[in-house]
Amino acid sequence: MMVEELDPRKKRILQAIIQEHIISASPIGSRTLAKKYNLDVSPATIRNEMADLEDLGYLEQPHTSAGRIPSDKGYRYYVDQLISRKKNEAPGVIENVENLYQDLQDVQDIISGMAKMLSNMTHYTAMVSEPKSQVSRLKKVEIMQLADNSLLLVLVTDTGMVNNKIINLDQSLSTAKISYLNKFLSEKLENKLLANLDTNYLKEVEKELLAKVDLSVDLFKQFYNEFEGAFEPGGVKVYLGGTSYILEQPEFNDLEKVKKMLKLLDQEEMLNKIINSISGSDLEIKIGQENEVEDIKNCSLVVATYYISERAVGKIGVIGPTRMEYPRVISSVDVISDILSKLISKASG
Amino acid sequence: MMVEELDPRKKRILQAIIQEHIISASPIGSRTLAKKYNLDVSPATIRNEMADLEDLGYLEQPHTSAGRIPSDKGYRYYVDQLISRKKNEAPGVIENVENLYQDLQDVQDIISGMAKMLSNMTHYTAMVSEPKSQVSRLKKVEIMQLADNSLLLVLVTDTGMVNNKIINLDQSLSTAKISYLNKFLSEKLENKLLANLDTNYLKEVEKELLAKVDLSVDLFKQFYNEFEGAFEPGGVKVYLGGTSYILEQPEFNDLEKVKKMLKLLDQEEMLNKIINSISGSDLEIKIGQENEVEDIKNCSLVVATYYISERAVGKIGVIGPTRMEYPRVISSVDVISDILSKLISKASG
DNA sequence: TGTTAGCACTCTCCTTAATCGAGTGCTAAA
DNA sequence: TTTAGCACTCGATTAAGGAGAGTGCTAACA
Repeated sequence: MMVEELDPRKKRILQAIIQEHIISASPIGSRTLAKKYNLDVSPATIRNEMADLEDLGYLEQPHTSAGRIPSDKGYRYYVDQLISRKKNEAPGVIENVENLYQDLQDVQDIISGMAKMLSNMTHYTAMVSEPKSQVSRLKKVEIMQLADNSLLLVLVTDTGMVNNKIINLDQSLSTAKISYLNKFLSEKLENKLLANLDTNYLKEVEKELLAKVDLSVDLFKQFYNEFEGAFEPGGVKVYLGGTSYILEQPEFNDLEKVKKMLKLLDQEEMLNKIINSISGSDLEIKIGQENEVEDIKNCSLVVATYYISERAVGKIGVIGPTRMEYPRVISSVDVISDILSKLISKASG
Repeated sequence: MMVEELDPRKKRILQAIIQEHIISASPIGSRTLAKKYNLDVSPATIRNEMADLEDLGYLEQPHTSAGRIPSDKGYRYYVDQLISRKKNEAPGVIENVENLYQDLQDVQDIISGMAKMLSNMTHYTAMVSEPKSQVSRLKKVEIMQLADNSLLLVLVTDTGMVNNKIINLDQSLSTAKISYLNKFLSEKLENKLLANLDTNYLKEVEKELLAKVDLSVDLFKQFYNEFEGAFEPGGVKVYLGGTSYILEQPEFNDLEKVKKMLKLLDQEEMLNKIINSISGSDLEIKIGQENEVEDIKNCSLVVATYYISERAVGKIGVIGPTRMEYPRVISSVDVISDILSKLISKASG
């Protein structure tokens, strides 16, 4: 899609229409525009310009005798050319939020807390993906005995994610065996990239282990299952915040649309698809049709990447109608993703 | 509220009205009733009976010239007197579900699986509370070292719930100290009722510990926090399934009502209040006004208790409009709560 | 040549009125 | 005690008639 250079007056008019539409959620006419914004020209002139902007694809007309609304292309131009992406939220916000959450040390808690925070700030639905397992290393693996024939397997990654699973056995293991197992597994698995701990590697480890000590095969099968979950590329959990905010948007006045949207947000795979369709850039905006997922082609996404010690690990963002308060949302997402990176880096030590 | 004995014809008519209303979701008139059900009397007679039933409080009239709808009292009579609470679902269901889920060994997975299952069966929103910590014992407490100054605290209850928390310290602990700590904590805390592990007791343990070994006070403060969460009576997590089913109910055709309901289900405390307001009986039904929580006085709850090895630990149930398919829902809740008890007892071994 | 005033025209939204139909309560007869 | 008949009620649906906001076009103007 070509991006023409617009003359200054067209720019001003486009910007005014978009800002007005973001507030009012309805088509904007030439008279309203002339009255509210000091454009120093008459409504008739504005009408001519609006017709031009429509021809260029920046505006749309719901029906002949209505005002104009921005098209996806219009929003794109607005976001790229007409607003400044300044990071400076009201000063103090950063410190406040950081203080508020600084005693959270559980990565999962931090993530869901930030999802809530972001949705509260923006009044749109927030989504945060868990740290990707692909790029994380297994920091700790430990088995502990719960009862005669039940064990607890604990896995901790260097991104701070903790997984645990109860394993029931058909035989009981001696304390000695367990501590041997722990030592063995530590050696073989810890500090390895999760991506490398695939079935092949695990099979090898199993072979080696069984050669050294007499154990039920069952145990290892259960290991597989637990690891598999961490492998699936689309299997990362996505945290939501403020789901009900979408109900406040006038574009979801229709019950059918609400239904569709809520069903969408219920499906974890969908969320994964949505958030993973965002490329690796620092702060990415997808407007309407630009989205790959069919069902959100009338929505916009503002998504940032967050980091653990400079390593890109997850995404945090906001989903709302294309008529979104981009400047405010962008700066909120920016700020919160920074805070998330900071908190999560600290927590995963 | 008095429960009169109704004559057989009134019973039949009340039952017919309720059944018809459950299907159609709209007021039922005398003509419809006479046509669809073989009541062997004319509409006029039915009208007289309906007027009587309204006087007795079993029916209501939305406006003068409409049919009748059941009142809360009417539903109550229906549930108590007019339907049989038989447990026998289509045979085979139990086995199927059990097989489907039998390899789940994680208690949290089982719970959320059963919530989904129940909501799929009933097409209403399902809610399941986690096993109460009050009645559970701490089965295992263990600290493991993740890095120089970060530890992982793992708590496992005999109800199979696993909690973990990362603890960051300002000092590093030697391996010897950690293993001493583990032994000490095991002795002092394991096999105790969680309800008894209150601040007082923990303070004592702390004193004793500090007398024996030189440790940062900080560590124990973090312990408190983790335990506190398990203490709060209202702090049990509630799992939901099929939230979007409420959108399919015609009584939630109004966007405002949907909004209210979804906001309600977003608040964990509310869910706790709702599910905890149900007394300890085996299978309890709350109809409309019978509910204590204001915002669901137009809803009905069907809630059963589930058990771990014969010990009542949690609730599982369904929330929907008062116009609910009680017979089907009751038998579903009954069956699923049994299965949940069985699975969870096995998993927490 | 770009800008503006004026005007006829269009299309949605809101209100009002009219009609339809399901259902009731009452009366009187069987 | 039951039933047929009938006038009446009230919500829901449809139709019609502005009101209002906005446009595009033409012609005049700086």
